[in-house]
Amino acid sequence: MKLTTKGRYAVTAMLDLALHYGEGPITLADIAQRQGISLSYLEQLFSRLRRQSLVASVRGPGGGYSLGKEAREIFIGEVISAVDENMDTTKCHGAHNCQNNERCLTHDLWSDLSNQIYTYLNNISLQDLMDRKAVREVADRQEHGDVDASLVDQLGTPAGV
Amino acid sequence: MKLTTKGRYAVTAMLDLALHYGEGPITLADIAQRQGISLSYLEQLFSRLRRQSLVASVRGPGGGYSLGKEAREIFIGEVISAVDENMDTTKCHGAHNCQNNERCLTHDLWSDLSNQIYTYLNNISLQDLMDRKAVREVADRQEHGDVDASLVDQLGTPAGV
DNA sequence: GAAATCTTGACTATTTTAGTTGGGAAAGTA
DNA sequence: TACTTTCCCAACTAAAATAGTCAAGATTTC
Ligand code: FES
Ligand code: FES
Repeated sequence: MKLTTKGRYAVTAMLDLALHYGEGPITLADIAQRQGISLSYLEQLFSRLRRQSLVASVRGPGGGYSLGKEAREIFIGEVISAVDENMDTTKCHGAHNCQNNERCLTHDLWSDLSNQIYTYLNNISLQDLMDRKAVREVADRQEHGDVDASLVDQLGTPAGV
Repeated sequence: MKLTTKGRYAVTAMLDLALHYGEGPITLADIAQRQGISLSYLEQLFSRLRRQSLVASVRGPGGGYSLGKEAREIFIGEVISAVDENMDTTKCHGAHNCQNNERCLTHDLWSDLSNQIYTYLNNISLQDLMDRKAVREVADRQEHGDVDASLVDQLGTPAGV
C-alpha cells in the first residue's frame, strides 16, 4: 500500500471544501493557504478528483471548486483512490502470481490486511470527519488564528502587537 | 505507511524459517531459492532481524539462521518494524505538528488508521500463519513442486518428461 | 479586454527502492 | 594448516516514485 502526502493532501483538501460548504465555490488558492499545500500541486490533485466527479468546478472570477456530492456520500477511500494511491498491499495486486506465476506464501496475509484498510476507509465519510470535535477545533484555528498563530504561541505575545 | 517488498520479504523469510523449524539452522541460500528473493538482499534484511533478536545465527558449514523465539511469540508487526518499515500513516509521525507546528485537519484520521493496522498486524503470529491451510499448501508446493512447476502447469506436460 | 480562476502537460530535484559488489570473519572439515 | 561454507558489513548504483515547479492555455466575470 501507498499512503503519501498525495493522498493525505487530497483528503485534507476535500475536507476543507466540505467545511466551507455553503460559501459558494472555494478557490484552490484559499485551500492552498489554509492547509499549507502548494497551489500547483493541488491543481494536479483536483484534476483527478474532478475526473471522478468528487468535485465540481466553476471557472472565472468568483469560481472555484465545490463538492461533487454530499459530504455524507463521499468516503475517504474514494478520495485516496481518486488521486491514484491504491490501498492494496499485495505484491501481485490480487493476481495470485507473484512467485513463479503462483501464489506466494504470504498472499492471503496482505490480501486480508488490504481488506481491513479498505473497509475502514470506505466507512468514514467527509461528514463523519466534520462531526469530530478535534476537526472543528483545527478548522476554527485555521479560520481565525491565521498564518503565524503557531509562532505567536511559541514566542509569546510580542510587545508591539 | 510504507509496505514494500522489504517488509513482505522479511515476513516471507521469517515464515519460511518457521515452517522449517526442527531441521536445524536454515541457510539464507535455501530461503532465497525457495522464496525467490535475492540472497544479498536477504542478508541485509536478516542483519536487521538479528539486531532485534528475531532470529539467531550460526556461522560456518552447517550454519544458518533459526527463529529467535517461538513462532507463537513472533508477530508480523514486529518483523515489519524490524526491517525499518514503519506502519505509521501520519505525516507528523505522531508529533501533531505538521501544519505550522500545530495539528493538521486530518491528523486523527491517520492516527486511527495507523492504530488499526498496528493492532491487526500485532495480533497475527508466525504460528497463526503456519496454521492456515493456504499457507501449508504453498509450502508443500515449494517443497516438492520445485523451480519450474509453474511453467509445466502453464505449458502442459512436455512429451519428453 | 483585463483579471481571476480552472486546466493541462512537460519538466525536475530529491529521495526511496531494490538491489549489487566486494570485502571480511568465524567455524567446521580434511 | 588449508579450504570451504556460511554469516556479516559497508559502500555503491540503476531505476522508480515523490513532491513538487513551470509555462501555456481555456473560460468566465466585470
Ligand atoms: S502477494 Fe499475491 S501472490 Fe504474492
Ligand atoms: S498528520 Fe499529525 S499533525 Fe498532520
